[in-house]
Amino acid sequence: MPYKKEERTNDFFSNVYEVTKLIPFGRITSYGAIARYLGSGRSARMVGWALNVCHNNNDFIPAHRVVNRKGLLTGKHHFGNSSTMAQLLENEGIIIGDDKIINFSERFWDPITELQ
DNA sequence: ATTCTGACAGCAA
DNA sequence: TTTGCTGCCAGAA
Repeated sequence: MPYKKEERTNDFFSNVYEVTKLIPFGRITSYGAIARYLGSGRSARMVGWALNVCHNNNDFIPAHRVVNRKGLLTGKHHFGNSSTMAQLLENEGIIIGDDKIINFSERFWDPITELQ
């Protein structure tokens, strides 16, 4: 049963938002981890795109808890002020240094192993 | 219709 | 180690 492109993307986007909303306070994950959890391991860029347009969603999306695999705050520029993202993360006990999460590995939250 | 870009990730040199 | 290319796929121009 073929389905419309719009429905497919809405599903994907919704899944991204769902997973993102499940990230616990004080924890973080990566775009690739979410992409793998959703079944398209090589579509990390789509996760980024979904978060880029997450303002279409009515719910609050803790997008600041999603960074790239190195723990780099590559999306900080999309949070109004360029220091907003780091600020939010620091409020959750995450240590930022030079646009990078210092305690990345100990705060990393992988939906694949955490949500099973 | 075609081209370019992107909040990524993996691999080759 | 760092840089650059490629796959991914949805929007914008």
